[in-house]
Amino acid sequence: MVYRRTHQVVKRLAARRSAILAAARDAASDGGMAAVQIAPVAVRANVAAGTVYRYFPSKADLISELIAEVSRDELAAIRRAADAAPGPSSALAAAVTTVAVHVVSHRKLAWGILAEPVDVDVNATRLASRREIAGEIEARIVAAVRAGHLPAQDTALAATALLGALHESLVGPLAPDNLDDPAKLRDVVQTATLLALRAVGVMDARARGLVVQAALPAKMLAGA
Amino acid sequence: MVYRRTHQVVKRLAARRSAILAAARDAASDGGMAAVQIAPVAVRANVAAGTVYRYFPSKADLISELIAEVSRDELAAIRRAADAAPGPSSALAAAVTTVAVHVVSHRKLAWGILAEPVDVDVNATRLASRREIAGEIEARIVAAVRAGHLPAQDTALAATALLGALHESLVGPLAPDNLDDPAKLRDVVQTATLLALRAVGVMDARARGLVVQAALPAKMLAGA
DNA sequence: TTCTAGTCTGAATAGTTGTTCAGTTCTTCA
DNA sequence: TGAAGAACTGAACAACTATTCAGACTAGAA
Repeated sequence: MVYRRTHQVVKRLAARRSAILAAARDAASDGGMAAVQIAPVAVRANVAAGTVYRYFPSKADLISELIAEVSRDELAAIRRAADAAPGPSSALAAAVTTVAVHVVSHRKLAWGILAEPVDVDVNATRLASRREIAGEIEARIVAAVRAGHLPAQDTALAATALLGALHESLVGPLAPDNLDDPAKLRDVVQTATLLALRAVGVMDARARGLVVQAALPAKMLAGA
Repeated sequence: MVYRRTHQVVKRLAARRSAILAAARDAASDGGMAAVQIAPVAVRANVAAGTVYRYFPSKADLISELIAEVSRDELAAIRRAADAAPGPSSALAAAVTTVAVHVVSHRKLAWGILAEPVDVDVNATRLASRREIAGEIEARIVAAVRAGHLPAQDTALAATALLGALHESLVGPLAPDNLDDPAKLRDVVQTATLLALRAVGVMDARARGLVVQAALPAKMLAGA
C-alpha cells in the first residue's frame, strides 16, 4: 500500500464536508431551500459540482443533513434556555422565546427548514427534526400542567399549535417585515410569545410577566 | 363575417374553462400543488395539453385562479358563519371553527393553497388571498376587543398567529392523522379552536363554551 | 354543401437542474 | 523522484415539464 489517509487528509476532508454544508446553509439563509442547488452550493464551497457527490450521495442527503444540523442547534438552544429557568412556567416561556428569536433571526432559513417543500424527498428527516422540537416544547407544557400552572389538555396538539402560531406570525408571508429595528423586533417577539403562551392556557396577566422576564436573552441575541 | 360565437359556443367555452379549473382543484386535492401539472390536469379535464393554454396564459395563471377561487369560497363560508352568530365572541369562534373544519376536510388542498411552494410565481395571488382571510379574522378580533371580550392587542399579528396555530395543528406534518373517525375529527377541531381562541385572550372557561356552541356546524359538515 | 374563422390536438421544443464519469491533479510512500 | 491510489473537475447526460405551433377538426353563415 502506497497511499494511506493521513491525519492531515482526514482533517481536510472533514473541513471540506463542513464547507459544503455551510455553503448549503448560507444558500438556504439567502434564498430558502430553493436556492440550495448543487451547482451554486458547489461554487460557494469552492468545489466543483461533482465533488459534492463525493461527500453526499444525493441532494436529498445534503438537505437532510442540513435540516438535521440546524434542528440540532435549535433544540440545544431551547434546552439550554429552558433548563436555566427557575420554574416550569418560566422554562416554557424561555423555550418559546428561544424559538421565536431563532426564527426571526434567520427567517429564510427557518422557512426552508420548516415548511418550504423541496423537490427531493426529505420529509422523513424534516418530520423527525420537527417532532423533536415539538416534543421538547410538549415536555415543557407537560411540566407546567403537572405543576398546576396550565389546564389539562392535549399537549401534543398544543405544542404543534404553539409552534404554528410562532412560525406563522414571525416567518410566514403575513409576518411584519420591518424587523431591522431591534425595538420593533423585540416587540414582535414578545407579542408572538405572549400569544403562544396564552394559547396553551397561561393567564394573560401571568403570561405578560413571563414574557418580559424571558425576553432578556431575546434582547441580547438581537443585539449580537 | 361567416363565424360568430353563438350562445351555445360561449357556454361550451365557459364549461371547458370550469372543467379545467375543477380538474386542477381535484389534482391539488389529491396530491397537493405538485400534482397540478399541465398534462395530468388536461387529462382530467378531457382536453389536450395545448388546450389548457387557450384558457390560461400559463400555469402560474391557472394556479393563481385556483387559489383565488378556493379562497373566495373559504372567505364566504367564514363570513356566513360569523354573521350568523349572536355576538362578537361567538362570531369569532364561528369564524375560527369554520376555518378549522375547512382545512381538516381538505388537507392536501389547504396545504397546497396555503403553504406549498410551487415552481411558478403565484406569491402575489397567494398573499392577497391569505391577507383577505386574515383580515376577516382580524375584523372579528377587533369587534371582540371593542366589545370588551378580549384584551387590547396587535390584532394583525394575533390573526396571523391564530391561523398559524390552526393550520399547523390541523394540516401540518405533525397533525394527527387518524381523522377518518368523525368523533376524533370533531375533537381535534374543537381542541384546535380552543387553542386559537385562548391565544387571542379568550378566557379558558368562556372559550370552552364558545367552542361547544360553534362546533355544531362542524359536526354537520363532518357528517356530510 | 362549402367556405371561413375559431378551436383543438399532441408531438416537438426548450429550459432547468440533479447526476455521472473520463480525464486531470494531488497525496502518500518506497 | 516516481508509482499508485485517492480526490477533484466540469462538461456531458438524463429526466422532468412547461410551452409552442403546424396541422386537423368544428361550428356558423351563405
